[in-house]
This record gives sequence, C-alpha cells and structure tokens, in this order.
Amino acid sequence: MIDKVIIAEDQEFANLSVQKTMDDLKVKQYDYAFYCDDALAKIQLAQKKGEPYDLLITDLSFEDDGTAQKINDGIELIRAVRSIQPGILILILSGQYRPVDIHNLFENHEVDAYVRKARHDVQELKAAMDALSKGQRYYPRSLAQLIKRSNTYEFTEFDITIIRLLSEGYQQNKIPDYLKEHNIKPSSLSSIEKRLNQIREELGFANNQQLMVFCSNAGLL
Amino acid sequence: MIDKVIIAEDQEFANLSVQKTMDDLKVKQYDYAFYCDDALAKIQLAQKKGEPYDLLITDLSFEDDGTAQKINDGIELIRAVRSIQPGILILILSGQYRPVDIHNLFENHEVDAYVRKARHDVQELKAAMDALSKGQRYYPRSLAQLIKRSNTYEFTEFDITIIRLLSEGYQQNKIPDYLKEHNIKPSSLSSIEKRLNQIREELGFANNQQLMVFCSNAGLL
DNA sequence: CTTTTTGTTACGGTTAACCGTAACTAGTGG
DNA sequence: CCACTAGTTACGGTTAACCGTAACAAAAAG
Repeated sequence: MIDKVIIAEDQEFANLSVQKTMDDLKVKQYDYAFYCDDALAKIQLAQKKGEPYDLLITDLSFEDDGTAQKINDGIELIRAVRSIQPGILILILSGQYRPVDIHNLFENHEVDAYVRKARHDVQELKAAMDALSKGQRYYPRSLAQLIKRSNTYEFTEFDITIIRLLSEGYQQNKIPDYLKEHNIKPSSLSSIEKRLNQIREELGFANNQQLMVFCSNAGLL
Repeated sequence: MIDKVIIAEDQEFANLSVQKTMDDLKVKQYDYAFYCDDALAKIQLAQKKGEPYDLLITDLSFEDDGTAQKINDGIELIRAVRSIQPGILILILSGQYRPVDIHNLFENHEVDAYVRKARHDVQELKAAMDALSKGQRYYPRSLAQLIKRSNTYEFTEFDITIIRLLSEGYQQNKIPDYLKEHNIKPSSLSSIEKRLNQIREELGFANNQQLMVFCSNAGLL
C-alpha cells in the first residue's frame, strides 16, 4: 500500500490538484514541496526518523526563481533521492515532452510511473496510483510510442557535444581545436564529418539545419 | 465586476485549481471546458441568451486527443471569441514560453492578462483577477522582459517561409523553385542568401544551425 | 606475436553555401 | 519623360561543408 507520499511540484495549480487527488484516494499522509531541495530534505528527515515515504511524485522541470537552490531539476532530484532511499517509488508528473530525458528514465528504470499533465491527467494519476499500489509500473502507451518514434536513434555524448557546438555557432573546421583543448577522444575534422553524415543518414535528414531543429525539439540542447 | 467566467483548459489539474480559485474569489458563476470548441459554443450560447461571459480564462496549447475539433489552439480560440464577443476580457494561462505567440498577443492587444503556470500561479491568478476587476491589464514584468530580450528581431512571413523550408531539409538552391511554384514574390537564390545573411548579422549568429535552434526555441516553426 | 577488426586520421575532389558587385526592374517624385 | 530610390536578380569568386578513399592506430581475436 501507498500510505505516505511526498509531492514535489513547483506549479501551485498542479500541486494543489495532486493534493486533492491524494485526498480523494484516501492516502493516509502526504506532504508537498515547491522546491526540490525542500522535497529532498523532507525525504531525508523521514528516512532518519524511520518513517520513510512510499512514493515521490515529482515534476521534471522546476523554475528558477530568485531563491538559490542546490537542485533545480527533476532528474537530479530523482538521482539524489535514489541515493538516499533506493527503494522509494517514483512517479513523474510532467507537462512537456522531453523525449531524451524520458527515454533515459525509461532505459535506466529509474522511475515507476509517468503521468503527463494533459487532458485526463487526474484519471491518469489515479490509475497510476492504483497500478503502483499493486506493485506494477505505469507508463501510458502513447508515451512509449512517442519515445520510440522520436528517439530511435541513440545519441552519444560525442554527438551531443558536436551538435551543441554547432548550435552555438561553431564552424565545423574549428571544432577539432575545441575538442583537443577539452581532451575529447576523436578530435579530427574527418571524425566530425563522418559522424554528422551518419546521424543524418540514419535519421533521414538532408541537412544539418533539419538535424538542429530535431535536436532542439527533442530537448537535447 | 467579473461575475461570469468561462475556463478553457485541457489539463484537468489546472482546470480544477482554477475552478477552486474562482470559488475562493467568490465569482458568482463560472463554467469550464476541456476543449476549445466546447468553450466557444458556451460563449456563443451565453451571448445569444443575453447573459454573456465577462471573462475567458484560456490556455494556449491544447492537446489533440482522438476527438476531432474545429479549434485546437488557444490563439485561434481567442480570435474566434473576439469575433463574436469583442468586448470579453481574456486572460491567458499558459505553461510554456512561446515568445513569438505571446509577442503577437501583446502587440495586437488581444489579451488583457497573462498568467504563467509556474511557482506562484495561484497568487498570480488572484492578482490578475483583481487587476481586471479594476479595469486594468495584467502582465507580469518578467514576461515583458523575456519578450523583449528574445524577440528583438521582427521576422517577416518570407523569412519564416525560408527558415521553415530549411528546417524541412530543403537545399538553399532548391528553394527558388518552391517559391516560384507558390508565387512568392522574391524568389531568386540571391534574395534568399541576402535575407539569411541579414538575419544572421542582426541576431549575431555565425551560421544557420544557430539560427534554426533559435527559431525552434522561439516557437517559430 | 600475428591477424583481424574497429576506429581514427589525412588527403583530395566535388558540391553547396557564402559574399560582393553589377545589372535590371518597379515604383516614386520631380 | 526622366531621374532617383529600393528592391530583385544574375553572375563569379571564395570559403565551408560534404564525401569517398586510403593510410594509420589501437584494441580484440586467433
């Protein structure tokens, strides 16, 4: 059973509605936080007291307002939480498609459920909670399809570096210098050209501009 | 006074919380819709009955689920509503920065208030409602700054066409053919080159890839 | 230690993109 | 009707990007 829940969500609208849903579901105890740091602190404290949370419901993107925070991102929060309480259930509640991030979460089995802030999100959340309480995971299949479709291709760290540099206005023939300075393994112009060529071919893109837009939309940059 | 409100918001979480806020603010009557078409129909009906809404609270992006809809976008909804009830107040409630869209809304004075789904959105919404009931507009200044910063440059329709074609993988020297086919006025390769050059210069970009990412982030494509 | 495989780099030819200049066109105003 | 201006187009030279091939290096397999 899921008796104790912590909600990390910076949007007040969403936070409130999730709380209300917890009421509807008769969850015995839940707390909420608007900042990752606060959520992490509460989880840590509960853990020390021997009354750990069963489930973390968290957004992926947190907005930076004035107050300085150590953690300002859902992914980082998840990693931090997993390091202090590996067994906690994690439910992602996110508004944006961030195919790359989500793909990683899927791959590493770091999360147990995913609910999008979308048309029937309340029902989705209830269904997810139901699945979790039965020991199941919960991924809407629409999401799984999206991931597959938009991220068949596996970008390496090297790829992302190149693409990032291009998106910052670097010229291809100046990238080798940058790579050498930063001790990145393949650093020749040939390697860069070959890699870009391969990526374009596999994704069926005609030019780099198309690739850039794709990566931008996928949240790679 | 704002006595009668219609809420158009597809996210159930947000819709619920807005309703709750209307309760808190003692708004006499409010209705809600999860689809643009539904919202528009309600506005039309109320208008005919001689009991028009004072305020429309709407999201900008609506998700396409199975059900076919005539209107599937906040901007379109606003235009449609304005055409049948020009005097209605409009409050945007949006999660994403869409600099281009928002910039247009600002420019054309089509909206009366803007609230972002973010950290203190409930207070923001209450403050916006307060301003509106006093006959004022409500734009958070953080947003105004963002607009200015990210959209100094004014893209023409021609610019956007070119950029769109490039983002779809068109080669520059094939774009003239496309333009001629579609009877778009400047159609020579020279014009395209010159325009791109000018845009890059004004925005301080070194290559097209950088421009593409910028346009993608600005929501131009 | 050799062979094979895999990956990286170097080089040259080709194509596309870039950039300046000049010719041409259309619209404006005298 | 003739300048004048702004915008468009045509052209040629330069640079960057693309692409194939072969040499080379490093790791894996024999």
